[in-house]
Amino acid sequence: MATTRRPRADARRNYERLLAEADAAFRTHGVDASLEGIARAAGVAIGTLYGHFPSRRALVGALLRERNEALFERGDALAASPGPDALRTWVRAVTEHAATYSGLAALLADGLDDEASELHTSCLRLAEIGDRLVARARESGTVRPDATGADVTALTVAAASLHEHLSAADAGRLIDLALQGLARG
Amino acid sequence: MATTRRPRADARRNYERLLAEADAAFRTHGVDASLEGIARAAGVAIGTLYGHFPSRRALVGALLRERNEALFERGDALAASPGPDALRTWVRAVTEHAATYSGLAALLADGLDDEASELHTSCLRLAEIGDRLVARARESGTVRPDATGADVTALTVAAASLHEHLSAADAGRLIDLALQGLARG
DNA sequence: ACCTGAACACCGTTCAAGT
DNA sequence: ACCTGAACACCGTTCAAGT
Repeated sequence: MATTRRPRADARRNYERLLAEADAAFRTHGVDASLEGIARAAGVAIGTLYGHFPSRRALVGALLRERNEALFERGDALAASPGPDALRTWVRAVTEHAATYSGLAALLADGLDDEASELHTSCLRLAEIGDRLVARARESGTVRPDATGADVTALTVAAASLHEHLSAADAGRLIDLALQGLARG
Repeated sequence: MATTRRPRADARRNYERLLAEADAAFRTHGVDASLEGIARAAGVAIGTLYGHFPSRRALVGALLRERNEALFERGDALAASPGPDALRTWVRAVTEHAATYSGLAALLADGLDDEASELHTSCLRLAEIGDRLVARARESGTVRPDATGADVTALTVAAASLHEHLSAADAGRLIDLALQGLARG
């Protein structure tokens, strides 16, 4: 029994074009870029966009799929063999990921609690990696004993947001301060 | 020579009504609330709103005027006779101020660098108070010697943003971590 | 099975015409 | 001096009709 049918050729082409144009638009104008503009650029009617992607977040989620996998692998590797800078490295990695599109950090922060968000499951994986990193760091004593996974998750989400609103220097400095607070015995 | 004339009675009334309705709308829907809705609620045409307030930020700025004065006085007092928790108190005060309208934190962060923003001068005062607080704290040794005013300003703006995207517990905890990092010798 | 595009309900902003 | 509201240029979202 074939539960998945291969899509019609034009449908597949429209899907790909929409993804490509959405990526370009989100990079230029952030995640709030006009959906009508994306459909126009892809050469399809607006209804076609909605047929493939029922919401803006679904579109963002589809675009992030591969990028997410790379990030998760990086996190798994860090958690498996943590060095002294594992936490800092992880926070930087998530920050760079969020910098893909402006406005993405806010979407991730919301997706953490909102089960209806298409980004929710990937946010949970980010949180889970944070949990494991902090547990390891606690064992090896590089982090204060009362540090929690929530601390790390909050810090990564915060770091991503900060890079949108503060200068890179200010944001980086602030994150270092928080990391040092976390390191304190 | 009278450089300022007293405004027409209806103009003054419209001005007040617009302010009142804008405050209500911003509290309910955040700083991105519909300007047309505000004009409608105030019982004036949309052109009247633009006549009094050329931009959304001008409207926000006008609403914040008094509130700002109270905040600045608080900051001046803290800088004049700083206690051990002066920094933490100040960060909390700015955070609560930014919580007046959702989206205000982002507006403040942008206003810090954007000279064209109607919020720019008040942002500069916030930064200046941060400078003085950190200078005092450095003298009394409650803060690491390389701490700067930029650290404190970044922290306050960040704290305000965090409260919009993170739970109060996570945000508070993160700010405490950064403050502890700042306190370290 | 998929696509189209008109239809609906909203916006922000400007500016000629009124009082 | 101030106000009005039509005009313009945009949105997001749905859905009947087509192929």
